[in-house]
Amino acid sequence: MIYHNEKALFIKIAERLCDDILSGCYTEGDLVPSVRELAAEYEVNINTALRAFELLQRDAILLSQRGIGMSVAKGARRRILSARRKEFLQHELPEFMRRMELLGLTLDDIAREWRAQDGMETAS
Amino acid sequence: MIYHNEKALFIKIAERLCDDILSGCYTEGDLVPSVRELAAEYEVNINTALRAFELLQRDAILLSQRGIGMSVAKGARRRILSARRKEFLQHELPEFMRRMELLGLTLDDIAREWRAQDGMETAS
DNA sequence: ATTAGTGTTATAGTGACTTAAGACACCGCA
DNA sequence: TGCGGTGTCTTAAGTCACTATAACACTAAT
Repeated sequence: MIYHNEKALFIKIAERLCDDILSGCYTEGDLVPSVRELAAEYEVNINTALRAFELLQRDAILLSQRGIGMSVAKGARRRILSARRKEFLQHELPEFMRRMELLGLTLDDIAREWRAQDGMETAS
Repeated sequence: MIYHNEKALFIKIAERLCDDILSGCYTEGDLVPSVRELAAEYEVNINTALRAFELLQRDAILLSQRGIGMSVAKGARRRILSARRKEFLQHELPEFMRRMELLGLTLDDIAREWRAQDGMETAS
């Protein structure tokens, strides 16, 4: 049943960068790691890292400055947050609930289970 | 931000069949639709439907009977449920919580939001 | 100017997935 | 026996994500 479900690598990298912007790791105007650094960090080809950047350029999350680097665009965080909220509420949440109900679970079960698991992890 | 995220077709079909077994659409011993019927239903090549079946054969969800069809194996439902529960708790739930927290949401927010949306849908 | 760091483009090759069309093996039934 | 329904296998082609190299264009610092 572990039919691995991987998205494309360059998409995962782009989402990871968005995560980092959301969580404040990079703020607007900051330079993100260079294509080559990113490729090394994720153990991936330069072209793959570049494609992640192209994606984020198209969505006006990153600005390309030749010879300098890629910087976080103005309003990037707000735009990511907005898009993520929409995606989350319209797709992820319904799919999550569907799978939950197929397993005969409720949100209360989940909350209980999560508190238990979370306690385990932080206790280690 | 809509970096389409598709899994392989044959995997989606296999998971869909598992959903149908979980929800009681097919019970143990039942014949599932033939390769060609399934291919037609999902508007997909026969080989793609066949690969979905191969996946489910390997996990002992379906039994192949040449000249007859594919039937749901004994214990298939229990096995699916068990694997799904494990996958859900170990991977989907943590990822869901991570994304939720990145958006500054809590499980209570989700529960509230879901009840509202659910009410909208069932009212239509 | 030189150098080292950026982003960018191009070409070629690999592997996974999908489609397409056809052929074969098996079962049940008339 | 023949027919039509099953599952299965083969071959060929095409797309896409990824890798591997290499080269080019620009900027900043020395």
